[in-house]
Amino acid sequence: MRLATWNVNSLRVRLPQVLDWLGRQRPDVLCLQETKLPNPAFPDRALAAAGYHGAASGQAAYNGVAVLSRRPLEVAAVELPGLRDPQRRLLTVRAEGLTVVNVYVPNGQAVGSEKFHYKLRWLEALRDYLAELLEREARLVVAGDFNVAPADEDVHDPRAWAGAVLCSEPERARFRALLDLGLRDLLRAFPQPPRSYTWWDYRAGAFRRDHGLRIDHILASPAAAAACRRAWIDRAPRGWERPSDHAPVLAEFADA
DNA sequence: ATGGCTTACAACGTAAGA
Repeated sequence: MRLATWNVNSLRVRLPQVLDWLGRQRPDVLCLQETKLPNPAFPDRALAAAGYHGAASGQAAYNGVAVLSRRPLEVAAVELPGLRDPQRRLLTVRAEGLTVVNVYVPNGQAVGSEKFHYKLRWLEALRDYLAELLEREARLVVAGDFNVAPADEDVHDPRAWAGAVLCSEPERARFRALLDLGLRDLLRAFPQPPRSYTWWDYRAGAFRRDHGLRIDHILASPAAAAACRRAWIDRAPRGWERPSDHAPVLAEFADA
């Protein structure tokens, strides 16, 4: 069973690439972030033609998450419980014997800003939600764009980024609080090459210079992590024409 | 050099992303 996550930065613009990539990697489950589409505009037909069911928690212009699955999926939550939040950033589904929480964590804009405090509150509410889910869901996966580079090795230039949004200690502490629930960071559980990044700025030739950050993650409960066989980043789509600024992250699991 | 690029909106510039 192959599961993946990809921030596509507009599913409308990226649909041809998503369809191409689905054909190449054949994931069983794909979590998408930043679809930027209201649910009525979700491309059900094109995805069905490619062999995928879809579930979406969308909104126009910003945010929006969706999960694609080769087999039918059951929606468990379309927003983060415990937070009155009009932004569509979380979608929990049951698919392939897993409970999959797809997240698009707020960016935070700048340390100390109102959006930064919203990000910290969001991560705290996520922790509480996952703590509750873990009490009853043995095979749990949390995948998505966390907008946190957990450690300096996840940053191309740690000195330049020290203390900045995506890398600051308050954000890293809240990411660690997710791991402290017993979740494992699968790209850490399986050795990766150096410079294993998932995001490169569109500007200043960042991808060509490999100026990246690892901010997209797949976390797994102990039982799900035990079933994981490998995890990796597919940076190829970042080099395609008109790419998303994020690369997909994948994990393979033994069947339940 | 505090920028560089890309997207959505319905404006032909502004907001936001990371």
